[in-house]
Amino acid sequence: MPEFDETFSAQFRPGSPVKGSKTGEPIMALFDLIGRRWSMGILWNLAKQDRTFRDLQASCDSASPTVLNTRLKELRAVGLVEKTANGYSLTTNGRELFEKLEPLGEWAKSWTKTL
Amino acid sequence: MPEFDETFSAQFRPGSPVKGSKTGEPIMALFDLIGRRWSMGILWNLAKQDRTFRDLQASCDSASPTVLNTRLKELRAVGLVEKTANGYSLTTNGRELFEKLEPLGEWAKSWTKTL
DNA sequence: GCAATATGCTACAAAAAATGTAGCGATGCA
DNA sequence: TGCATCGCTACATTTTTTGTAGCATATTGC
Repeated sequence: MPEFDETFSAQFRPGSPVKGSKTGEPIMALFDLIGRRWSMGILWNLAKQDRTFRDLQASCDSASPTVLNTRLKELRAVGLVEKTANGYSLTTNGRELFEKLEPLGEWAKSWTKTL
Repeated sequence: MPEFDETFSAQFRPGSPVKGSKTGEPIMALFDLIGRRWSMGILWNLAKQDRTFRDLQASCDSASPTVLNTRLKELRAVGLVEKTANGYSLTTNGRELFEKLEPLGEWAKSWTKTL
């Protein structure tokens, strides 16, 4: 498990109110985590296949290495992503979360047509 | 339909690459929209019941009125949320999206226990 | 071996987004 | 008519995200 440090977003630093939610509702805490730029994109792309840092960057609209690295640290800290010999991959937990996210893919397709 | 204006986040302003995704994948465009602070929280809370601006603010960890208003404009602009006589509510489309989001609630509960 | 290239990341400055707070106009109701 | 509440905007401050440069460590070609 990686160490927490000052590169984490404020709510994920040690001592922050449990996982960022003032109301204490788990769903709001989760939204706080994955509702950040690139978090869901990272999960989505890692689910399709393990990725190196570079691959991941390319598949995430060229997000800057700075955020990408921050997001990866956060996701690793909560046990959704892990670092492997040749890059990053989802943990069992991460894969579980992805399964809940997956239905959004189909929906998104029909949604963009309405715009 | 509300008018686009400079209070929108950069990718949602007129002329921006279709809905913010460089890769053009619908899912990334969706993530770009809902992966912003409070977007999912707003959808989640509106799904439970229609809300006034004030209620919504309270149910979203007291998000500042500034962002709340920006998010609501964005969500209205893409037809997920609508303004009613006494507040805000989800459109049919919004409700559809919520259904895809709903399974996250249960998952979040068990997830917080692992932290 | 050893330069050339690629990869994973950090530093740091600049831009953009979120926050907090004050306050204004409209509506409700006493 | 006076006072409270609501929905929202203005604006200054703080946090995040971005962009770019660059450095250390593999990896490749020769």
